[in-house]
Amino acid sequence: MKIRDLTYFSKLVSLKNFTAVADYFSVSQPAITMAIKRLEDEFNTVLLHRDQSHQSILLTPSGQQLLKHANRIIDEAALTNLDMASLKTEQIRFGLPPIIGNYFFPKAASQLAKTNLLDQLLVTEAGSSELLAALENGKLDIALLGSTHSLNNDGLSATLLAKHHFKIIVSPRSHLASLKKIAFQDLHNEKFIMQTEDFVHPTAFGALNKISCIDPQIIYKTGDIALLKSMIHENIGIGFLTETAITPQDDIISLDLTDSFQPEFLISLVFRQSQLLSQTKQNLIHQLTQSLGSYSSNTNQLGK
Amino acid sequence: MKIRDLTYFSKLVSLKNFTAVADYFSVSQPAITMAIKRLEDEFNTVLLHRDQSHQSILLTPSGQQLLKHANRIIDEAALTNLDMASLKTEQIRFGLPPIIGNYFFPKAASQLAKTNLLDQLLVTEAGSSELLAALENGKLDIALLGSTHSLNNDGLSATLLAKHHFKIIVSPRSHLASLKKIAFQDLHNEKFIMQTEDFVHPTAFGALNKISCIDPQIIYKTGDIALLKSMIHENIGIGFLTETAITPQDDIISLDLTDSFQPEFLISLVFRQSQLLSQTKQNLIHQLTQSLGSYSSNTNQLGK
DNA sequence: TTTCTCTTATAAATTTATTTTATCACACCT
DNA sequence: AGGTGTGATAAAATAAATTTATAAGAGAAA
Repeated sequence: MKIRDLTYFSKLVSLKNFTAVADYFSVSQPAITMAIKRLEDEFNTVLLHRDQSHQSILLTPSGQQLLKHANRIIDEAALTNLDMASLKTEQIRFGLPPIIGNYFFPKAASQLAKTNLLDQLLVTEAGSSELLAALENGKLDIALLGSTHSLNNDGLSATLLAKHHFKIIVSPRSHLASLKKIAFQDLHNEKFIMQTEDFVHPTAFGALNKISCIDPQIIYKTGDIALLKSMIHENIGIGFLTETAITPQDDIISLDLTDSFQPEFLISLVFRQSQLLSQTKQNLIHQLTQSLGSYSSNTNQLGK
Repeated sequence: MKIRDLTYFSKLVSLKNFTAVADYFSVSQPAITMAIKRLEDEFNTVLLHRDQSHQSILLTPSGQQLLKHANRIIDEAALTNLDMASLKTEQIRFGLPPIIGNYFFPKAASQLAKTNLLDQLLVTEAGSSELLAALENGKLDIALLGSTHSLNNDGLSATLLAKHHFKIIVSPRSHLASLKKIAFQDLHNEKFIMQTEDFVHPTAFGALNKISCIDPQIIYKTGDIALLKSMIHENIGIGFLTETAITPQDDIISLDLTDSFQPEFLISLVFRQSQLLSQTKQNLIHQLTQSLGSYSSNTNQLGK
């Protein structure tokens, strides 16, 4: 079994045309025919039925099975190339979602600057789910991620750094401003300014809606937390925000939720287990865990 | 990158000797030298330092990184071979731990016999953790597994079929025989007949010990549930057993535990996600879920 | 120090594998 | 029937890996 043959096979499944695959890899068409034949001979099976009323290729069960493994092997090979390349640079491709980057990460920044680690970070700002995907496919080395559930993802190592609460934030002029706390279901008539879908907030908010059997109105969605706060400050609506992002300077009122079951905002330090950690990366992880972690011993080693 | 070169490399790391690796694969020694050189050229790096006070080989960071990926690729390739072979037989390699096999699985057997599925099962009897390992490395297709925590294992699909309770079982002649229920910590002076370590019972028992801060005496360990029951019937000691394995014919008394946090005996139907399910396997899974499952909708699709 | 042994590297020859070129065969369409 | 698109085949050419034979280096032993 050759990786090259598997990539030919996999591409053939998606392009459904021997000639097109040959063009794609800049080889001649018989090279593809021969590669498939080699695989069929090796496993002593038929992988696919060709022509077949034409313009499409029909995978046999063997073909479907091989495809699954082929894609896994191809993915692993791609990761290998990325990791081997990444080893040659001292740069650390670091993922940082906006809220964590603005309100949580800075606590560690001065410490990182002292040890010259900050310079080495090549920061990607994006939503946590996008960053998670980037970690998995080798485009990032290390990331801080926000989530509502602990990250049990395949082959990733996730260390929980903090568990923050979601709060209800209102304008000082709001009729709720005098309260310290409130039950979520009492907000069913309120108008919300909500974060966009790349934040975990809509998910947590949706879960609370479901539990409380309410469906409050969302009058505006924004990815800009400063804008969200100022709209709430102007009393255009109320908000749902992790305490992570609430500072005294905001001049908004934050209320605790009294609900017994409520989602939490978990901040984790995450990296792929199949990536070898250079000394620099180990340093970064150590310093971040020290500066930011309240659960330092609580590493969640998942995978094999 | 060739899979063959990776296997040479991986073997070299474990044998630490080029000549030995060559012998192992029945090729000449320069073939190994060349394979390593090809990898080093491809990644433009040094993978290992040879000789080095001799009798050992020193992996560079690049070498360590490549080794991780190499082993993953080699494992995946081995799985591919197994799965492609397994596809040619209608036999289903089925894992069944003793308790589940004796007391839980029979509920589905007549139904399976009707559709001729029972004949196709090639049953392996072993402890759940051993079966789990066999699933992961492709030696089994499908298994029923007992566990105390839900199976969140990489790349496995686990469907919860039943949640059973652990009970305390005592002889009708025991001083506890008149009770309906008991708190675990009240058993600190009792003598237990315990299952061997291939059962989940010692784990669950250990967890209860820890929570209750007691350490009761274990006077005998056995892997034979019938023996365990008869020893308990003879009042030689008391037992800790999932209700799964308790039948009216046993003539023993079973007591509920009153503890608020107590481990549960979960029975799950598990298979590897990278394995293509033949029609027969899909049938088996469907029928087992129907006949045995009380949580039929509660499939835990994990992994990618 | 010299010599022997164990180990890995190198170079040329050989063998094996893969790809290309050229051509064929088949199905579908008009 | 003839044209077009597509995959298969065979022989030739090319590329890649392996073997054979030998060298080079490091320890160990004389």
